[in-house]
Amino acid sequence: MPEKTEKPAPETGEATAAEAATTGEAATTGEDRPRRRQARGERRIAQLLEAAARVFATTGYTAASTNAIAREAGVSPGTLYQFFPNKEAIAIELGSRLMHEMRQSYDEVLTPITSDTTPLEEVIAGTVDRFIEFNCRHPAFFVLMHGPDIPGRIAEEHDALHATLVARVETILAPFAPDAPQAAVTRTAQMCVGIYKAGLELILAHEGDEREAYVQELKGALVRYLEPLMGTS
Amino acid sequence: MPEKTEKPAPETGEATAAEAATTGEAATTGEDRPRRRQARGERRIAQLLEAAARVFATTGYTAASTNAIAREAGVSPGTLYQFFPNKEAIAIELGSRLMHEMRQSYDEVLTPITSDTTPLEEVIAGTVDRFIEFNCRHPAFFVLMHGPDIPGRIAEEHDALHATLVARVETILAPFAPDAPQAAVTRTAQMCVGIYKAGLELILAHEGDEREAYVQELKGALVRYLEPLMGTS
DNA sequence: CAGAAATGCGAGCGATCTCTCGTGTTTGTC
DNA sequence: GACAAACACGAGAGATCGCTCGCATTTCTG
Repeated sequence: MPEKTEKPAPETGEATAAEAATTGEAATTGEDRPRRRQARGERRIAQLLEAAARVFATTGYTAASTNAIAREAGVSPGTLYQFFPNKEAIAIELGSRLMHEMRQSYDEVLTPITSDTTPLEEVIAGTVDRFIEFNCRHPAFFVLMHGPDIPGRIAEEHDALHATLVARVETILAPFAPDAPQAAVTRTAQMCVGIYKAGLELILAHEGDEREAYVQELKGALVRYLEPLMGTS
Repeated sequence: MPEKTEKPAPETGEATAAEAATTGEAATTGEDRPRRRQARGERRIAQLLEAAARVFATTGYTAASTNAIAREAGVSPGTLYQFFPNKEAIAIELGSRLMHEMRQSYDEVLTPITSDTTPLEEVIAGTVDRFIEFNCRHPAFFVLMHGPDIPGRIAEEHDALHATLVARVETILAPFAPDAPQAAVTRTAQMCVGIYKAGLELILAHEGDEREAYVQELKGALVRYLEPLMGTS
């Protein structure tokens, strides 16, 4: 009875492909390995990713051993490597899923705002609240995205996310500063993301009322930083 | 002829103790090991620390192997361990020396300002310029202080530095907000340091004119963040 | 039910890294 | 010159980690 502790794992059960990452081939026949029997496997993948998120969040990427992830998930190392070709693929898949989830609650807030002429203060407050809430619920996301010990592939994913983030902020900022050169807008957006990251670090390091106070402090910092753009729209 | 490539190493040649870090004992007879012959040894220590700074700056702490540091310094692994009990001690000593050097050029600017009633804008500009210049000259400092893959001891050193930094900023800010609660001043100081770190990261990632533009952007961000304190002094 | 494929285990291989040890060399002291 | 201590070397011991392999078990298909 190898199935030792079959947790319920009440996950959503999305059909995200977790394999076929290393070789990168198999483009001739679409999918040369149809991969049947995904019920149990999909459950194990979710289980392993949850365990990986916990281990990554507490020890960082490099210090997290694959054996520790397997142990945290309650499976053997061999089982882990049945679903992921290597350690990097675990982080990639986890980061990918988190990014996907974030992009959802992200577009949810940003889309109705960009076209409208909402006051900048509300845009800032809403965006910050959403992002803070997401990062508090998924501490592994911060580690994977802002951790400096990550190998090449994840760094690329992070750069991609960062680029889209800056681009989004740029489009939000652009109408407020129509006569500013493009480079200046980029710098401002980059600073905004940087200030947000700095505030997020402080927020994650505190609890309760103190955390809330830092949220307000971050909002104030962003509002005042963008103050010169306020009166021109 | 074991002395392969005896570099000139035109260092200052300060008398900083680099050993006696792990055990922590030997407090009975002051120094139980007088350690003669410091001419060549002191040179090797400086040589090894320079090499470590280069390796740390390029690969980070955990990814930096002691063999790589020894190779970069042009000595054998055994020689490295003649002067440092372990890898952590190298980072500690390097961080300690950098912190000492920074504290010099730091007090140099801050001391004559705190007692005076210099406008806040100048305080910010002067401090930022000094810190930026220091961090550009010693990229390893940023890696050691803000790297998340560092073991316990260096993290303590970093926390100590961070605490003194925040305390200093608090004392600078306090006269500008005499009727604010202590906790609020602390939060503001913490945010200042965070914003500075975020700006520093952007500045280090750019060159030439773009770098200068980000320096201005950082100064502006700090000035506007502290704007509410301007008129009360 | 029979065969195949997916899933599961865990010992252990190979690579890497930190740190040691035995030995040889340089330098200071008398 | 003689002795000792500091300095230097480099092979490798010891430990860890990513990952594999052979084999057992479960589940799907027909």
